[in-house]
Amino acid sequence: MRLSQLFFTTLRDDPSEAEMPSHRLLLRAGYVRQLGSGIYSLLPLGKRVNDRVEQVIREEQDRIGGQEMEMPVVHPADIWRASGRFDAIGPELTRFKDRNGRDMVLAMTHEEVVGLLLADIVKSYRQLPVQVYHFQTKWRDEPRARGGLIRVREFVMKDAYSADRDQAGLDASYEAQYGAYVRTFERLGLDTVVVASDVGIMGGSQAHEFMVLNPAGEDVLVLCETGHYAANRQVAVMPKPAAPEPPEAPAAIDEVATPGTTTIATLAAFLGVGPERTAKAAFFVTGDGRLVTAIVRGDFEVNETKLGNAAKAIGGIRPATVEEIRAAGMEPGYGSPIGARGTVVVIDDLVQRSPNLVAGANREGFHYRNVNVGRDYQADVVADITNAQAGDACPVCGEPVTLRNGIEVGNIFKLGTKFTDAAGASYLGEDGQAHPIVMGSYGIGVGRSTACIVEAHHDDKGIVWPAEVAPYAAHLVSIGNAREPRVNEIAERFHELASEAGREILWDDRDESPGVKFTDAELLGMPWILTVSPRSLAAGGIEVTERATGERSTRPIDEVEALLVNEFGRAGLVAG
RNA sequence: CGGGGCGUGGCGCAGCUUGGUAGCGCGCAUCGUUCGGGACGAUGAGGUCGGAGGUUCAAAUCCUCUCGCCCCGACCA
Repeated sequence: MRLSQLFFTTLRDDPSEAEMPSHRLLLRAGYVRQLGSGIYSLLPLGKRVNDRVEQVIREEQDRIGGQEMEMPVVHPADIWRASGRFDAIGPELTRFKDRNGRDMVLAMTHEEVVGLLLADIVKSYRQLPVQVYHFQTKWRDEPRARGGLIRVREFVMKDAYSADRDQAGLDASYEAQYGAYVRTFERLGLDTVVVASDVGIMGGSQAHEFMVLNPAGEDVLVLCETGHYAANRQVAVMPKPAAPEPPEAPAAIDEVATPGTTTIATLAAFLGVGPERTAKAAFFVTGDGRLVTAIVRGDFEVNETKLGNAAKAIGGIRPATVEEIRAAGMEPGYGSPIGARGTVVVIDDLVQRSPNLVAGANREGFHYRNVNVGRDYQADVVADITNAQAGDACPVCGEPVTLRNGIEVGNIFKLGTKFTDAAGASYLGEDGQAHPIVMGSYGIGVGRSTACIVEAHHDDKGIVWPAEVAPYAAHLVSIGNAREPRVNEIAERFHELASEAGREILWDDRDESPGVKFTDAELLGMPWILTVSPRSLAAGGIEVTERATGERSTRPIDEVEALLVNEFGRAGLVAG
């Protein structure tokens, strides 16, 4: 490809809206352009990278027997009603009506469609197991896009679906996908950490997320440095202190004035006790409109994912407003379930075995001492609802865990029969009886993976593509091609040779100064930069520079020709 | 949705406080010189100052509404 003809432009200045390196570089180097919040166009260079990332994913899906297909972006709302997600999912699911007034949705994912297809096609156990996948646009009207391609509203996901006869079959399919993901991300040049995760809107029994560590990541990971334990903080369960030994007898409840102590820190300081002697109350409202009061010990934080699960919240939870809290007879800052009404009380398991805590008196400026669950108030649900904290003991080895931020590039879910039940997808087993098909689903964000690759592979000059995903194998810089026939002739031959070998290179044939060409070559990030110039010819040939290391050598012309035809043609070294 | 910020030529920005009819750098076009690390000179093109309404003799500038984008939070695969 001749750079003079390429539909792109580089930017000398950093775009003001781009904060993450991947966003900044992909914009500056002319790979992507933004159309709206969380909506991006892929320019030709970006499209080539995208295709190469997809190809890696495709090969690894095919390797485990996945069959590529394609499902629609627009779905009749009925199928989402049948699975229950039409009502369970909030405004991030875009709904609209077609011209006949029929309710439609833009697909966020494709479990419903797969369920229907399975119901249609699979009749017998002989047709199972089977795995299908596609690369398809998803629309998720996220409340807030951010970080360039890291978190967008419209994106292409590889989503795969397994169908099995039973749980054991699902376990095997899940393992196969797990392995495919490990190989995929390794080939893409992404170091991933696999963590146990929440099942979220997918439901089901087990899920893992493939995470790339990044300070800008939106998920918090709980990691044991020795590798014993890795979980998303949404689900991480850490050992908690045992009940005091010998048991502490409940003491008489006692109201105390505690002016100006709306936080645990100020309260504990005011009373001269540790935060572990206090009960923290947090208030939420579920998607189905119930007020939930969460009680954790003062030295812990509420984990909203766990709380939502414990409260069996439909449509998630959000913090309650002051009005909602007061309507239930509680006082923000001095709140507790004591005397409250109309609220679901969820207490952390540690609170249940912690006697004589300080808790709110539901009166501004007052708390109670010696509050005890069961005597002073009742819990509707007792569950682990706290966040893991840095330094907590690893549940396996006891060493302190660390918290790291991560970006989720892939996930795998054991779905079970939720979607096949909804779709009526069953098969006749060897026993002649109908059985529900057991499903799994497996996603990889293509654009997000690309952005993470740039995050991991760049320097102060630009992108440094891993060969496997580089849009072109090499970037040919010809200096003085406009006035040196010999230079132009060689460059042109290289360009043609590579093209004929089915492996295009990028040739900067523009009449630009050397500085501009080198700067752009480094910004664009091809793995190899070939320089042909009067100087290189005088030195005996072509200058070959490895982008990643900066290592440079001058090689004879015929050797470079061979490289173009053969060496760069090795798997992983050229654009497909 | 809450908090904060920003919309002025393709990109980056100044001008706004104190109203007087738009400017800088880069980029772009043409010509000449230059040619191994974002060249130089000359000439030139390009802007409904996000949009609507209002105040005023006069609005990029003041007021109201509105749209969009970014960041933090909330939320989320």
